Amino acid sequence: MIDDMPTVYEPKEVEKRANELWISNKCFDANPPESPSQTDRTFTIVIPPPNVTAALHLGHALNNTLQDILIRFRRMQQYNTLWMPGTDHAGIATQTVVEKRILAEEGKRRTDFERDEFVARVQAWKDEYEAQIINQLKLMGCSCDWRRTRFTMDEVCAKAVRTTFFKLFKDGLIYRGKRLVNWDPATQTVLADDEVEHETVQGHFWYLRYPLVEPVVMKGEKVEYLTVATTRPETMLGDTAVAMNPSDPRAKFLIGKQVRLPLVGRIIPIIPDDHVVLPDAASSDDKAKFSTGFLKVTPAHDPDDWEIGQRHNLPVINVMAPDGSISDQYGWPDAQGTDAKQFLGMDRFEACKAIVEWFRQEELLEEVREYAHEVGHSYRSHVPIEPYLSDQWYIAVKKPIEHLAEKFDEGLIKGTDVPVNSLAGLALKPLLDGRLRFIPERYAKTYQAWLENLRDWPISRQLWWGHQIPVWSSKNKSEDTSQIAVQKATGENGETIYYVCVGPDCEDTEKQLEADGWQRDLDVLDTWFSSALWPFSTMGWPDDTPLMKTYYPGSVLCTAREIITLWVSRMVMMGQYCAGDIPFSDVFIHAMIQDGQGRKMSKSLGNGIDPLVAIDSHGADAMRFALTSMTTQTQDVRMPVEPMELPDGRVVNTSPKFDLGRNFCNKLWNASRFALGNLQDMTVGKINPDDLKLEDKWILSRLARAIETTTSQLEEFKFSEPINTLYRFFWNELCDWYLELIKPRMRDEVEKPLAQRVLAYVMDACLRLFHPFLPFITEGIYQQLNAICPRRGLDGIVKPDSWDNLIQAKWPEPIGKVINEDVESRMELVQTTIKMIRDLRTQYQVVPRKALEVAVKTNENYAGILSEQAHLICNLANLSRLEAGTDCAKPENAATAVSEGLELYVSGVIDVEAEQKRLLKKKDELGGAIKGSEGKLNNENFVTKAKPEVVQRERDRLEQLKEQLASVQKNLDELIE
RNA sequence: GGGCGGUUAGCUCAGUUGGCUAGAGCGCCUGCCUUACAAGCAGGAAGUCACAGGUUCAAGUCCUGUAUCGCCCA
Repeated sequence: MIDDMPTVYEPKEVEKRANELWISNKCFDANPPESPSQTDRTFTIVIPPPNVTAALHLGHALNNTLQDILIRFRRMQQYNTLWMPGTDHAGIATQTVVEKRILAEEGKRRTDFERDEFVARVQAWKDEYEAQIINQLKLMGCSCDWRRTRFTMDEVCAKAVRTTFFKLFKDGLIYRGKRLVNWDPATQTVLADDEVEHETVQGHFWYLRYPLVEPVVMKGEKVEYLTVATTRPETMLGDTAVAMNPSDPRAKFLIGKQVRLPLVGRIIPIIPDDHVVLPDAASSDDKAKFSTGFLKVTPAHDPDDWEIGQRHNLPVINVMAPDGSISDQYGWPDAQGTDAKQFLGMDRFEACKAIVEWFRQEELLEEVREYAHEVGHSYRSHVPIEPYLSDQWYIAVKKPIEHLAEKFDEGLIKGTDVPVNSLAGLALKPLLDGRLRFIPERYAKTYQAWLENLRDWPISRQLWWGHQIPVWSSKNKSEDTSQIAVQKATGENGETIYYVCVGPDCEDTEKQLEADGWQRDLDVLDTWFSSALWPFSTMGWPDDTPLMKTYYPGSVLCTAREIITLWVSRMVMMGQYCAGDIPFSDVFIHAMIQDGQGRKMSKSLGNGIDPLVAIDSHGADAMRFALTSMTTQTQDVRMPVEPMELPDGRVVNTSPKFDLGRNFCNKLWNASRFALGNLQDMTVGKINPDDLKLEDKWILSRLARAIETTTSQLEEFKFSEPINTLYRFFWNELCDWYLELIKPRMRDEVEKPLAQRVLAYVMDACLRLFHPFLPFITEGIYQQLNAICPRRGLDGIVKPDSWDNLIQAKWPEPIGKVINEDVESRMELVQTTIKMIRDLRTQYQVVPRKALEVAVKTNENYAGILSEQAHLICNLANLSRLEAGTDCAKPENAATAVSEGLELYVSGVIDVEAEQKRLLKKKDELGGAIKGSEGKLNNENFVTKAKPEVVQRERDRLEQLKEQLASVQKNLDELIE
């Protein structure tokens, strides 16, 4: 068996075999029980569906590794587990990448295709990347129920979307609204607030002079114009007023007067509004510092101006086309026949320059000042957002939903303007009630603040890739039927428009409507609309499926913090609204992976790491190990990135962090080779606990502690802690000590069977404990162990159990009864002694193969233990003789080491000078420690105020240190003699 | 502008409710191919815990402020 195992762990074959084993045994499948009962323990995770835009990156690898750890842990705890996999259509993102590719490869634009044709192209892209993503997840070891893989646009999810939309429409929560939206002129679609990224931009304030229609005399001076400051001069074409603060001393001369808008010639009023910041050159507030006191008001192109326009009933003049170019075709009636005509067709940046230049020529440009300010950019195309007037569908998030008042109560949530039975309220209340929990806790704040300040959510997107909005419109009223919901609205010219929404599975109704001249809305729904339904759309909602019955509500959502507002909140909202309960009770937020310099990993920086590269070079388990051990409670983790050349000459990114995992897997592999080699002829039988040797009792005691801490740490969503606990136990206790200690017993036929049974049990337990973290290698070794010694366990101490596959094996039971502090301290004494001897060996450069003679002068208790365990010490420190006693004589020419309660002599290695140096150093150390300790104890405050046990501990310590110092001094004196 | 987080060894990070001389991995130094493992074994060096105050018998840990880096939200 051991001959089949190479001396270096080779992950590829092991990973392939384990995956085949799990799939053929249907180990990932979640099966709802025939007749669900209250006592069934279920554990459900729905994957945060990765975008089909691109293959998975290392952040996904982290995200999914953690989910897999949780799922495997609970599966081994014998929960009925479901990990629901799938992907997200990512509307704008996917459409954009496909458009880009088609343009680059074929020189065609979206509009060169029929809609169906284009959507088919995106679909093809989706198929390709979905397959790639699923494959990546499988290679990472993710134990999802692949049979149930969903896609946010597949039939099942589409039905949930149609049903939800219909329900919202019928409840009056969906409405058509005209207002300023975040418009992305590049992709030509509206974006939700949270799809806008704010970036600081080095821009300018331009000071433009607007002539007064009639000059005004102020304090004896004739004023012919006023100066407005603006960062966006091109929007002046759409100005419909100039506003000033009513408390401005100049207001009384100017309010009610008019200015003639340059270029356009439009006569616009000067209006009072508190929003205008009074100028103050000395102010630290940039707004006051740069203000002239006069604000040009462009309701169609600025959110604040929009508000001012609403307050003063100003006309709204839109001077731009959807692509961001200056145009008089979208609500600008007075452009023709003016100087402004020359700017038509220019894009907004070009127009900005040209208009500034015009003002300069006309001597109306007073000043230009540098100004750094925040500008919203599209998270997708990265161009500056244009506040743009447009008709969109909205969801009312703070509107009370009457029929939910009974179930969820009504009225405002205390301290907010959020009705408890509004969509926002449905998401907020469970958090306040403690039913919804964030880990780490601090993220609850983000969630809460977002919901409390939530504005209505625009859900229509001007895209082709997505769920097309199921609303038909007509100016003729239609018959009301059960599958359609009707709304009325007033159109541009005062006419009445009817909107009908059609529920799912009503193709006939749809056909009939279209035959009657009704037109379906061309827009699609925001991607998040379908993502919000993911925790239950994937389970077949609105149908009452066995999956819904068994696995909803789910257990955990595991994601990154940037997703809290985007997803988590909407999932909770819709889970409550549609499925009547929160979709998960725990939200685990993990860190974001950055490169070695603390930058986000990104394609454009070229600092990303491909999980498949890591799996290929180090193995999936090694990658998982690295990612897991990095997952502490911090919000960012750094992963130094290094280039690596592949055999085929390509240079790719990797990280030295993966070495740690690879090295550990190799250790695990080799320790297993050792174990398997020594378990070949193992016999089974009952164990008498009294027969166990010190090292057996010790390793069991240590194992028991490892089981306890690992289990509780995992239950608390800790990841680096349990893997570190196990790492230290396995490497530093099991391998460094126990395996070495039992080697002689393995060569002794009498002593062998007991050591074998303990070893087999401990290895078995380790494999189980490591399995959630390192599924492949542990399963591989477990199969070998099963082949060699199928029955292992400490019959008589721990009830044995056996399993065909590790993935299904029971999580180790706590074995607190074998925790033994006395055993641990006795073993510690043995270890200390061995370390002291090894230290002396190195100090005196005695080669390991030379056996030494050692005498230890110590107290009676210690002497007894050391004598009893002399064989262990002789073995690991390579001694030919060990003598321990209370009056042990110091041999001639012996090197000395002193430790707590011990004085240790190694014969025949002395070098007087070196020995003196060593002892003096030790003396210094002890002196320092004693001084510190005495300082504390001489401080009356310490003795009286500190806890008595702390004081006592300090006294004992000082006593010990003094004893040691005396020993050192004595040996020093002897040396000088 | 509001909120959150980080700053501990050359690098990446741990450090529970304050309490022995602050830890790990990598890297570095010394010695070992000791039949599980050189991706290893044994030993070692290495830290003004960002800075300044404060609370306390006692501060990496608690409080206040500053600097600096980063993230989220507006």
